[in-house]
Amino acid sequence: MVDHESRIQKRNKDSIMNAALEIFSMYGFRGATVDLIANACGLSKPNLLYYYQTKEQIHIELLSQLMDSWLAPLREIDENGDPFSEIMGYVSRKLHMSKTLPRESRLFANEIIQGAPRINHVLQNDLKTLVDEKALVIQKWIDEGLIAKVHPHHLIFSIWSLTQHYADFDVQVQAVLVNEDPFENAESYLETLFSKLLTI
Amino acid sequence: MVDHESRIQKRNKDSIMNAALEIFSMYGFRGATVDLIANACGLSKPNLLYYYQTKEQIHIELLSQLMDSWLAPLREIDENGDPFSEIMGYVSRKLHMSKTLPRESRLFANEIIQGAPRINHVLQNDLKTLVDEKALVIQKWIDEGLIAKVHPHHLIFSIWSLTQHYADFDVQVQAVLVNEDPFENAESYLETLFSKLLTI
DNA sequence: CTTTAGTTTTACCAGTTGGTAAAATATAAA
DNA sequence: TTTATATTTTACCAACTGGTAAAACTAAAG
Repeated sequence: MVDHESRIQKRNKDSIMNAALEIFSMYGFRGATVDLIANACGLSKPNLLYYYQTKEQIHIELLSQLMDSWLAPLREIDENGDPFSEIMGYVSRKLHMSKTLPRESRLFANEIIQGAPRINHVLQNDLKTLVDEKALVIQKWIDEGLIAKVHPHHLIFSIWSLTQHYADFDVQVQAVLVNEDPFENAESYLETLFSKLLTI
Repeated sequence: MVDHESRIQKRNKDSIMNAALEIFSMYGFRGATVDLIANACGLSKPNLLYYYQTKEQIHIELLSQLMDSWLAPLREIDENGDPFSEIMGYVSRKLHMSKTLPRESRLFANEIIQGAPRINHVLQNDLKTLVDEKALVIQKWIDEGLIAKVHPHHLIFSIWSLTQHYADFDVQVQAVLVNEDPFENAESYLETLFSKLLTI
């Protein structure tokens, strides 16, 4: 009971993180309340605070638990692979994450739109390092004449914005595409877009 | 004094709307407080509530005041103009709005990410109608062989996401591009992207 | 200058917020 | 079964929340 979590602890912590994801992704940090999270996972507020001492701690814990898996698709880009399939694979993985993990996408979107007060340092260190590294790989591919000349950083931004849009702005997309599955046509639209963009 | 606002009324209402934009765009509806808005415009809370009766009224008023100007760039697309310059003009106008009106962009982003509870009907009526109308124009251009075959709705979504990204996710973009003006390269990047996408 | 209407402040309220203390209960080890 | 530990509940608190009432002040019309 000293160096590992009990079954109860694991179950409750997982349940709290799931509820926190639900609430924080819907309302942002300031708009979320501990009571809302507690209700969402069926615990009393003091019981929840027995596992995580403050609202901010829950939020930080949640963000850092998700950060790695959020950046994983970018990490997977292999400089020794085929440039086209590497980039298209990244687009495809990001789009798939928007489809299967929309709450996570909105959690990060809320945090960043609201100024990222709790993950600014992660953006400036881990994220910047990773992006700069992959931008160099893209630049190398350009220099080798394997893909068209595009601004590497903006290429990455455009992949983020285009794929995450379907999760973050889901309500708007759904309002316009009433009886259509957005992701069905998004996949082929983005394939065309990046294919044309990167072809020399 | 009956059918027009006094100078004091106009000054205070404008000042409140400006402060409300500042606060709501930073924290979303639930995260914003009347006190924060009141402090931001140097009025006492009861004084502010003398001009707008509730927090929700301020928010709704703000959103509806901005909605028209927010959709204006799309409205300007002229079906009788040159398809390329019409679409590139739209991209350019949207990007310019992200640069000059980032708070407005984040206000809408916050509202939509959080489920658009207060403007869902606008999305489903005004926005959908306008988008469908312009999608038809784009489809016409495609049918006439003037631009490449792309999914019109997704083309519009991609213009939204790519341009608004620079306002909404500004903190993230700045974290990566530390000493660079994002908009300088964004303009030419997006020009290249849409040019390649739409060329047959 | 006085009256009236418009504006601002002061004092307040009930409900919510993040969080705590301590008692009560459940679990598991000896 | 006893004991120690882990978990949950109850009762609470000070600060903040959206909002109100009414008094005090200001500006403008007659």
